[in-house]
Amino acid sequence: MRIVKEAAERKNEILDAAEELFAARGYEGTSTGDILDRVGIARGTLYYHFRSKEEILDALIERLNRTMIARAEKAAGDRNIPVVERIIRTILCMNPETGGFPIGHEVMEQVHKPQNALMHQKMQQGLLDGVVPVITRLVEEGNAQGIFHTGYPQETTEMLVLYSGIAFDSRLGGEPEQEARRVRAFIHNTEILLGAESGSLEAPMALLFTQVK
Amino acid sequence: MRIVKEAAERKNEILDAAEELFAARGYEGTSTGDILDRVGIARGTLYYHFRSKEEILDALIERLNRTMIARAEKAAGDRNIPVVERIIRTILCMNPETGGFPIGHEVMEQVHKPQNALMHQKMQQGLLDGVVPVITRLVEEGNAQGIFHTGYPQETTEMLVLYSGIAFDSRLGGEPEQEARRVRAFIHNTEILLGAESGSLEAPMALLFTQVK
DNA sequence: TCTAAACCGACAGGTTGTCGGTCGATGCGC
DNA sequence: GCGCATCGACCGACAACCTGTCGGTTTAGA
Repeated sequence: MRIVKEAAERKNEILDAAEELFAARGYEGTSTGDILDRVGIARGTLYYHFRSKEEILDALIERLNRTMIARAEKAAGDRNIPVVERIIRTILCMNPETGGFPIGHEVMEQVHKPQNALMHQKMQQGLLDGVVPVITRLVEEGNAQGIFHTGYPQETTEMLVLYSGIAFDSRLGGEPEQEARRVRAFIHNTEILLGAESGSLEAPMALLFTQVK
Repeated sequence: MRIVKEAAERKNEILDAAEELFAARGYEGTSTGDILDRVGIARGTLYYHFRSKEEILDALIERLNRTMIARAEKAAGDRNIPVVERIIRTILCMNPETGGFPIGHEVMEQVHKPQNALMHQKMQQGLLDGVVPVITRLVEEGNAQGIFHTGYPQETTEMLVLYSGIAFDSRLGGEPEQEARRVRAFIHNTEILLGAESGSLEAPMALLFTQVK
């Protein structure tokens, strides 16, 4: 049977299927045939809409990142909230556990398995490109308000974002003790790097954590 | 023609070939057939020595990491040199450009291309596992000497090592201006995080950079 | 001579991407 | 309202490749 749909709609169907399958079996573990079956289309159709399997991954990650960036920008833009808190909220946005993600956690589960290194790399790059500018602006705002004193806002933000990736990752550290230590170290070092007053991050951070978890 | 060799020797031959090929074409871009041809052995022989293609990659990375860790430990162990300088030297060890690597730069060139995400991930993990403990000890030594004041030696080291990966990477930043900024930010933030005296890292760092480049 | 480690290469099974051809909605002249 | 041309969406057989297996063979050495 043959069903014709608009290109954009079909593309989204394919991405939906890819998202579920990648989440369940990982990128390498999913064949284009699996996607075909789930969407219910033929081989040629898939390659009519996407040039390659990797292009599907790229499109999917872009879609995921778009929603995440939107959240981050919303969190960052609320001018009623103090800057410190906005920074924390924005950083938490990146993390599926603490960010209340609309997308399945399973994707993130998979992302760290060795078979999905490509997925992981692309997502991380997307994070750096997308979230870093948002947070950098906040840091500069804090500088202007005189509550931060950072010589290198962008680079410092890069450092923090990069580390937050492993600090908030329960699938990595091994012992839970180590994980907790990383989070504490992250908060502490963030204060130091931003030149914020000692303890000024700790309190709102602790608050948000309990809210979120 | 049939040539029999000791297992260890053959294994090394295979790793040599894999190293050259991965360096030239990347991991995904190299087929086991390519390795077979280069070593001059048959399919079965390869799989007699290694269980899978990925196991070849693992063994190769372990071999590379071993030599790198050895260099790092040598740099870290020289008790005649002040701690600050040892830390810098050790960090530079990780970087192929600044570390005077025995292995080909080409491997590192490849490592950042999207096709080699797996290779990249495994190498980075090896770095974290291998070098972080070495540097952590140095940081603790600095703490004991009273020239550093770090609350979280290990986690701070993790942060620095992680960021050094992108700071010293000429293939990433795009504009050379940005790259230089990252290096400056790295030095600056290292001082701050370690609680070292302002400027105490800058001087030896600059010195080593000119020595190395 | 016997054994076991090292080696061989055909082969099964699975994967990605291509390509010529088909179908169906849409617009147009009539 | 009705044939008809057009083109985007779709199909599935197929080529090319790639990894890992397995039964069998060779060689070194006890």
